[in-house]
Amino acid sequence: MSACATASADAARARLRLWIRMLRLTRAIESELRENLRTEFSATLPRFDVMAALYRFPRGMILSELSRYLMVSNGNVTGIVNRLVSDGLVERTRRGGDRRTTVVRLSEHGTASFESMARAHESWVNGIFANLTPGEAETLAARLRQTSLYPRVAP
Amino acid sequence: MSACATASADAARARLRLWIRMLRLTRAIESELRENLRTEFSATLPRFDVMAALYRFPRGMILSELSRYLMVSNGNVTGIVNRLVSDGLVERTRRGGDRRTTVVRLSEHGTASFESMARAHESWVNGIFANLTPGEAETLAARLRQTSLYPRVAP
DNA sequence: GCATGAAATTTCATGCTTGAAATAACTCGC
DNA sequence: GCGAGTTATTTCAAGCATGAAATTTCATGC
Repeated sequence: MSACATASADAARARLRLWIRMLRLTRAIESELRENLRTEFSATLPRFDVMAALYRFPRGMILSELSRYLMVSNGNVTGIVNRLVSDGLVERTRRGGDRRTTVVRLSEHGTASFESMARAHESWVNGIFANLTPGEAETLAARLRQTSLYPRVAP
Repeated sequence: MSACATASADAARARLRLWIRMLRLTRAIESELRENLRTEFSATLPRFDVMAALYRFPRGMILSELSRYLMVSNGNVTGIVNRLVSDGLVERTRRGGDRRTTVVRLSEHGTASFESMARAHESWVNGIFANLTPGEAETLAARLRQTSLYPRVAP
């Protein structure tokens, strides 16, 4: 075993440790946020995610844009949107030239509901990361963005 | 709106941005790893996670330790373990004084199978984070650990 | 001894998630 | 026109995930 091979094995292990920490922390935070959404808004994380995407694109998105943006499967989005529609939070409109596509957007009620959740959500996250200064948070975020798999959204 | 309130609103937004980046990156990496596990080993991420935990504790774990460690619900662990047992990768032993508990551990076959997956898994992660030096990876990991919700495992 | 409560696990209903197959609509070459 | 391939969406089976309820076993006080 050469010194070089050992060093690269150590490097691999350091990167694996980073990944495991990141995964565990992400899961812990997701659990906390899911719990908060459930108890305070009777909502779920997937529903919140869909609504957040639609809030960001107020002119509406077609389902495949939504699924690409959220990095989940098409069939998954269909189900979540169906439930949001039957709760009156999201509207489907099948207009436009291409009759394959469905445009979905937040209803008025859905917009108000999301804004209320988003305020709470921001303050939960702010509390969770309270021991990072804004500068540290930005540095960290910049580092994460350098990772090869970081998802770039098509504009 | 005072300058102070504006600054703290900016701080909250920086922390929120960090969280969103971290979540998106984690999901992208999870997708990649899930896909690799599926195509190369016909395995899933939850199964890999359970096997990794059992590999780390070769003397076995009871189900509630496993669910605490993986941060998933009890009923969830029951299902995943059941499937692993019926595939011969995990063994249940209902020995010991306390007849409420079930001890689960990797079978010989499960151990070999996990070791093979773990080697591949480490090299995938190593590739994903290739543009971070080991030092940068360690610094990042240390920062993540400072976050309030980072899960500390009971020894 | 025995009641009362706590702990470990399972079961259940519901919802999320995937990948694959099926359907329908569009595009493009010819 | 029209056939071949592509794209958008839905449907489906299987597995994952949760929280709550039910079951069994243990521990403790009395």
